[in-house]
Amino acid sequence: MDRRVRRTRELLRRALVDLILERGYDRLTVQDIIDRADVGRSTFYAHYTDKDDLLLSGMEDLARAFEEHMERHFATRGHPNPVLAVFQHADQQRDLYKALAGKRGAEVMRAGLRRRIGEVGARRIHGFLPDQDVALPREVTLEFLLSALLGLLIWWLDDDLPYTPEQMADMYMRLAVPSVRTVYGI
Amino acid sequence: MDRRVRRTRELLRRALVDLILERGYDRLTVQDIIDRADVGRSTFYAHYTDKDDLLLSGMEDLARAFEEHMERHFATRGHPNPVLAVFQHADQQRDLYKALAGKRGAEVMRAGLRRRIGEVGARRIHGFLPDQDVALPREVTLEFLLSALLGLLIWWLDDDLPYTPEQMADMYMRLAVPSVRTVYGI
DNA sequence: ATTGTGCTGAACAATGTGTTCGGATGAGCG
DNA sequence: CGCTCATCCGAACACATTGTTCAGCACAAT
Repeated sequence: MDRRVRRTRELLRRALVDLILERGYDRLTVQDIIDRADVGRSTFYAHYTDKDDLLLSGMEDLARAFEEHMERHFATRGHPNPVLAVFQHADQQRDLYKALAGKRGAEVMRAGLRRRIGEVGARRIHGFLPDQDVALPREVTLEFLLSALLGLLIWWLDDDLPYTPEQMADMYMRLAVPSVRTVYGI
Repeated sequence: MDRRVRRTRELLRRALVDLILERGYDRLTVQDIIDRADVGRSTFYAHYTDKDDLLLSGMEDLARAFEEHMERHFATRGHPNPVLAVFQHADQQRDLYKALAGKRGAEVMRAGLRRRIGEVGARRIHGFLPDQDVALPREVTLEFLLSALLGLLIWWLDDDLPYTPEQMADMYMRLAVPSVRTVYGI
């Protein structure tokens, strides 16, 4: 008797995403969500403790998909580019990304996405940049690059800009690479 | 009979800032705020329609102060640097900035701050960058630079990093300028 | 001293939250 | 097929928060 459980959770998650895109996460009530999903009140609380809990479970799914996508990207490409991979993944799951990370989404989600992308970025950066302290601590550079990436990503999603993931990644690299090269003398 | 009004609003605003720094805006109730400010419930609603309304009024004050600071900066300095001015102003009003724009603050506020700083930035950028379309639309560059600036600013504030405003502005410029020069061939 | 503006605090309806429980349903298994 | 139990339903509940109203108090201004 598991099919019902999965069905219920799926209904709730879809209702949540739809409603976030329509009205924004903050203005939603549990009642709205279960009405849209056509699920009983007590059923909701049997599965999730909170509105936030439901949201978080959605994030976990997205995070898993993200990790898999990154692994595939690194395994497939001769010259992998994590930035491109991020834009491509967001493009594939546009609605989900918009609902969870966009301006109508919740702060927790943006923070979560930032952390995940940041981890990938940190690994890359530490491989590229010299260890010794120069004028610029690597932390600062990382924060700069990460903020710019997430800013561009969310802007691109929310405003439905016509650029392809490849164009976005290319523009980002052009704006990021020369300065970093200059600063670290590479 | 105006002194009482100003006093009440001041009490409420201070209580709000304190409580945001302690618990975060989302977890505050109107009751918390008026208890802390020691102000009657009906008095609160006589001044503000909402918790959000109180927050917005705080933002307007900050915005006014920000505009004044920018004007002073441009009037005083031979070689004005808006980025430096932003970091300096945030340093002067650290608690207010942290409460309104930091991670415990509200999304509305970050958006508002972003817009204001963005306007200043847009004016500068349009003066510097060539008009003709190159590979990179100015919009994209602006978004990149603005996101990076706000990201660094909020990170610096929230984590109480030991860098001075001058150091932050300098590091930002190093990370921003060379790429922009390269892209636009300046 | 009088006046009126602003503050108080209790009481109120309305809305949302999270829990509980008896009963309906249908998936899975023998 | 028929049994059984996990799952779902939905009404009812206590509780918290919101935003309004109003009668009465306090004090600034003149």
